Amino acid sequence: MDTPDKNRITATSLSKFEDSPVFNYINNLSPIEPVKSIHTGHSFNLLSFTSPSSAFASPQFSSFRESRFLPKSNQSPDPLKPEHPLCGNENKPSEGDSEVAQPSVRCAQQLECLMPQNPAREIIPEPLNEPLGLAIELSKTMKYDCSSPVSNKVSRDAMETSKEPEMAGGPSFIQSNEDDLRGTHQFETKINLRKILRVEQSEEVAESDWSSLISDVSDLLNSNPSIVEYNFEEQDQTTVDPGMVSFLSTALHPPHDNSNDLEQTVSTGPSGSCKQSEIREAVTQTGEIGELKDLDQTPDFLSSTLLNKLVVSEPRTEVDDKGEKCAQSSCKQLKIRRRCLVFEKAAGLKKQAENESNCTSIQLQSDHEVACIGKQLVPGKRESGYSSSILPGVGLHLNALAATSNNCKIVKCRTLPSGRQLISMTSSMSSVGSVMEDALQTCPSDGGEEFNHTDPKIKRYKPEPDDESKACKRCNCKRSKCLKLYCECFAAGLYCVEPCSCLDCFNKPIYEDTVMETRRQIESRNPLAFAPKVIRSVDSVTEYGDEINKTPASARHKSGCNCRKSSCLKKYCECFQGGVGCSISCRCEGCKNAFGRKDGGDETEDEGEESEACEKNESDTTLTDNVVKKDEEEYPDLLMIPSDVTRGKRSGSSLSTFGPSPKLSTSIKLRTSNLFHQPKFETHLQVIPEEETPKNLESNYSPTGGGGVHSASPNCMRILPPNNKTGSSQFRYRTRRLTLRQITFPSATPREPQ
DNA sequence: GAGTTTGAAACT
DNA sequence: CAGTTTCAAACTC
Repeated sequence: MDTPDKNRITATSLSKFEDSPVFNYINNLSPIEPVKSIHTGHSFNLLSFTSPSSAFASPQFSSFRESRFLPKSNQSPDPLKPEHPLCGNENKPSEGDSEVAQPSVRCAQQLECLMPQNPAREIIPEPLNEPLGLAIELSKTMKYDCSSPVSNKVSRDAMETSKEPEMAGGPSFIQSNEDDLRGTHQFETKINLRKILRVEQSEEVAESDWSSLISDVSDLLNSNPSIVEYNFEEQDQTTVDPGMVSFLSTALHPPHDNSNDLEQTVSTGPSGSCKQSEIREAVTQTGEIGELKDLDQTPDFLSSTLLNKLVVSEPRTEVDDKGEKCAQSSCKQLKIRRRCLVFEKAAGLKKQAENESNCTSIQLQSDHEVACIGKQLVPGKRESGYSSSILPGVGLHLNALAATSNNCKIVKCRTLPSGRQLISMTSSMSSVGSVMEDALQTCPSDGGEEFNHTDPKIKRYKPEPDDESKACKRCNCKRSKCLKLYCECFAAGLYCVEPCSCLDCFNKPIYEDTVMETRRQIESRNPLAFAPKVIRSVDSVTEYGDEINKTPASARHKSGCNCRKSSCLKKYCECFQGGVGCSISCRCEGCKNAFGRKDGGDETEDEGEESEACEKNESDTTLTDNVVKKDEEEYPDLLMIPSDVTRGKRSGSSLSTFGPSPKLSTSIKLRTSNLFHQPKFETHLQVIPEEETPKNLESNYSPTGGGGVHSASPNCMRILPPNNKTGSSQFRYRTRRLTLRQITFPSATPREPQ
């Protein structure tokens, strides 16, 4: 900022670039230029050298990622708050570095941002025309060069705060900037701004025209090689740099902080006036956005092809269409999901460090989860290898997500085929829909305290009462601290959330280490402790096909029940609760399990027995089946996979597996709720392809001695789309494969029960 | 909502 | 491995 330095630098730079017409132009324009150029170089250096790890506070990172793909960022009214270092400190190059990758699309905003942010400006009402302090320009330059997402956010915030040119939009803003900007910096800036403007316009006008947008962005990047370079470097760092790991770890240490940051970043939404309707729309998108974020986090993703970019950006477009609010609301949703991801990521990283073997299994799972979340949009994700870095520790909350979102797929599936159109909450999965609804409900208009930041628990969405067993578990543990299998949340691989009534709960992200350690201990005692309690045999699937739903006999509880008084006709009985018949492994007395008695009675036989439970179950089953079919009819678009595959799989899945369509779900919930216990027992697994099914699985997991283990860890269950809507059948297929692999390679990781 | 029943999980 | 205790969900009122 010092003039002397400037001069010095100027001389140097001039000597180097005298020939450059640009420099000449700059020189003519203003003396500041040289400094700027130098500064720019400096900034880049910093960027290149700065490791993302320490330099980037978790918040930045998160913000960066989010901002990149989240449309909301634009609209997020809320100031980024302290979390944005840039806002607070312009000088920090590291910030910019971390965010450099961000597309320059928001450059204009960034510029605006700079204006308000700059303390100098605050002091000086008219910063632009003033000599302004070099600091301002420098900061601008840096930001611009870096195109840091943070800056973007800041700009947004600033814009919102100042509300100056409300939508003055790019043009006005640009003009003002042009006046202010003089010199090389200005020159380049103009070019970039123009490009940016084009990009923005393209976004606004042609949301659907992603290709154009991308091209613009790419052009912009191309125009500014330095930026591109930087991006790559940063990406690389992010991907490979251990700093990331440390960063994540660090973030984890103060999980709250991290989560908070994330939320804040995301939650820039409208000043708390989040409307449910809007939110719902956003929610639908949330899945995608979340994916995007996830992807975004993935370093490889950035470097990946334009196609990926398109995919990523897609959600954003949708958001744009819906409007700021939508975007904002979605932001909240994203926020939540993101938080979860981050947490898991960190956890995964830790674990990775600890145990490679675990990593392997975990990766698979995580990939799977990611894929699920990300749905099919980014199939290549896995290959990208980012998963390796990110997913290793898929944590509990992913499970929760998966659990809550069987839906994700449904929504996504619909979305894709429909051409990016948002699919409303209609997600067929009751659980999904319920989850979404719950989330919405829980999200206060003001900003959703529940999702709030301070509470890491937010991971889980508040389930509807009926769905609660499915989507999210709620426990009431008072003495176990939610660190024992007594706790359903813990047993299901979920963190306890606000809806839980537990006391002294340690099953929270904050206590991740404790949770993980406890899980390990439990698994050491019983490797299957976290495995699905209900196992289905492949054979049964093959044999029974669609009939599986009607033939619980094909599925068995992993360890059998010990019922003495309930006659296996109540939910006290895990077999019954899991919707499976009792088997030889059961020690139950007076078994009357409607799904199949221990003595060999099949559910078929049992049906004849008309116990209340039995009837109930049957009705549920039938109902479910109907629901599934109905869903297909109603949402044909959801069925992306060939009927064969889909049906086979679907049929494979148990009753619980398929959630009722949104429409039906409501009416059905009451009746079905009893039967659909998926959360507790995974019954959907049957359809794993034989070839894929590891043989060891059978030996290891079939309590009945019958088939291989289809069930995956609780996590997997949740991940898998319960929907029969095979829209994601393909995906599901892949998921199953992963599950199997996981099973094949048992990991010490808590997540990997198998 | 409080109290009871039940069976899994944990402990010995 | 068996017996006992602890625990929290499921159930009842």
